Amino acid sequence: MELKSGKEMEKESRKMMHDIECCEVEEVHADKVQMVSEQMPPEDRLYDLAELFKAFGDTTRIRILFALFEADICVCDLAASLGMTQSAISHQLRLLKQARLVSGRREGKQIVYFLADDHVRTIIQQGMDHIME
Amino acid sequence: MELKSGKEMEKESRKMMHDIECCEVEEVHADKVQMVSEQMPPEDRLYDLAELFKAFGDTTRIRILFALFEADICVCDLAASLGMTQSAISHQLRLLKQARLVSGRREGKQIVYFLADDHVRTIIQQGMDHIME
DNA sequence: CAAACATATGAACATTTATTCATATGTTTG
DNA sequence: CAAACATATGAATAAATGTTCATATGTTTG
Repeated sequence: MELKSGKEMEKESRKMMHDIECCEVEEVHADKVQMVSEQMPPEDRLYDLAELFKAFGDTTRIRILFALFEADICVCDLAASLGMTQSAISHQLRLLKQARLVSGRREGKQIVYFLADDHVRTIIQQGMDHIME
Repeated sequence: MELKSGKEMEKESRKMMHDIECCEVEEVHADKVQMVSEQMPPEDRLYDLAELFKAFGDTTRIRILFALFEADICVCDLAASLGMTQSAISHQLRLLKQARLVSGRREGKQIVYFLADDHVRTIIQQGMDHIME
């Protein structure tokens, strides 16, 4: 239960004064601030996480993902389904691929896209649950 | 098992020719295209979903959410924790509040923010799982 | 191998977005 | 109630993003 890591002295010296004032001083609710930075994941993980959610954060890409819930589909069918340019779809597929949400396999002239793994479904399902609550 | 909704005639008339060509014609892999549009959620739901994920799609907001995993925190403590301007944090909190990911309650002079519900944790956890796979 | 086809990609443009600065709103305290 | 404080917000700016157009890459077919 006891994790003392050489911080007792500072803690001692500011005790009882840490939640009296706020934004005007450097040290605030020091305990919380410290706990937060201790638990915060490393920068690059936060970046990757934000990038991942960015991939879900666009109507066109969401629609592509919903389309791929139904079947593996080639680019031009996606374009036809969503009523959009082949180029637009292709650009968005590149982003989805980068986020490893979809992959493509070649079948003859065409490249057929499919969901890369099951997290896609889970995450979108959770999102649905949230907006429906 | 039989769901015939008055579409048998068209289906008959184009049978066997629907996966011969692709992008140059209007009708493509018509069966897939049709299934996709049947299963596609309504426009406003897709929009809401994309907006929700946009809220997760920024490092600053992700960091705010991680901070709030640890404790309910006021704006200035968040600013101190993340080493950012009070104004920047406040603007981002507004977006998180709009997406109903966080709420705030007033406590004296301060406004203490907290996670609005448990989907936040679940969604971020799934995101973590994905980027770690 | 040449022509047709399916997809990918670079550049340009319009839109959206995140942060900063200045200031407004609303609360507490002497 | 006036001064101090905590938060919110509008305007401005720089950066990121989505779509289009033109074209490149790579595959198939006659």
